[in-house]
Amino acid sequence: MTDTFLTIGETAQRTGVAASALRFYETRKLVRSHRGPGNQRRYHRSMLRRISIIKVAQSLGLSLEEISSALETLPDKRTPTRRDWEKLSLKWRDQLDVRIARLEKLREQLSSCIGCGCLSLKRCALYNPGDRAAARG
Amino acid sequence: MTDTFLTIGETAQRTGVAASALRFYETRKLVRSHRGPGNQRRYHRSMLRRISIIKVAQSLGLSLEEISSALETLPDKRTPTRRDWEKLSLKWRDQLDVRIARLEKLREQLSSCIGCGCLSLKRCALYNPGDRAAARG
DNA sequence: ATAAAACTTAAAGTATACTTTAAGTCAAGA
DNA sequence: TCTTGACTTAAAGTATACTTTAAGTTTTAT
Repeated sequence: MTDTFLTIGETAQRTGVAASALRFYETRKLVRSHRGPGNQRRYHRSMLRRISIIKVAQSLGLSLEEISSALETLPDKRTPTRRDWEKLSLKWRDQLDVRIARLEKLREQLSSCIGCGCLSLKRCALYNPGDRAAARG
Repeated sequence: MTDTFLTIGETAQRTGVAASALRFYETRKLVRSHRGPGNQRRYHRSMLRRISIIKVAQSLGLSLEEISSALETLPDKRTPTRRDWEKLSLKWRDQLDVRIARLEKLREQLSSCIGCGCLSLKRCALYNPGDRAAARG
């Protein structure tokens, strides 16, 4: 193994992502690998960052499909630059803002629900199906 | 059907929860029903509130198992009172506080990540596996 | 040279939260 | 009375995100 390519085991260890998960991500086109001797996967160093970004995005609450879409905006030919990642981060921060705002609204509603004792279904904002749908997604 | 008992269809319509979901909830002991003519389910009016509470709790991000645990703290013999629901609401609001705080911390980290351009894996808080685990829950 | 560790694949398994299907029973209105 | 719609059950299907298993190959260390 040269300095720029890592085996699946090394990649797993460095990123904290299981080898089985890395193989799974490959089927979903979230990561890519080259093949070395004996058909074994070899990951380019730049994949480490990509994999970490995937985990970050998951912790933001994004599905693999959403993450996949986001990563598709990255350049295909060259290794992504700082600016490339920056664009993703900004977009995700906005999404995080939205999620936080939603939860805060929910908390507010829940607080008023405590006041009403959850005994008046029609009056309580939490029971409103429209609001519930908005809260979930 | 009397005034106090509803069929599964009526219950589904009033709560916005599919009949199939109501049956499923019953297998998970989240709701209970009596049997009417021809072995059909009849839901007591008080179940409407319980079902709505389940949906609210889901929108807070709780799993059915967590919801089930929470609902077990409710009185078994009598219909829950305002105080009973109030206790649940307070507990859930606290959990919501925790989730919001977690997301806010994540947003803060993501912001500083934008600053560093996600190019320094060791320095960036977002890449820290411990932090990531905490962020996910 | 040999044995252990690491790798390969496809397919099945796990968990959550339901929905759909199949085959049949029951209830309510014309 | 008859037909339609609502109901019943158990079992299988769906989606997400993986892990585990099985059977076999390759690499690495001694």
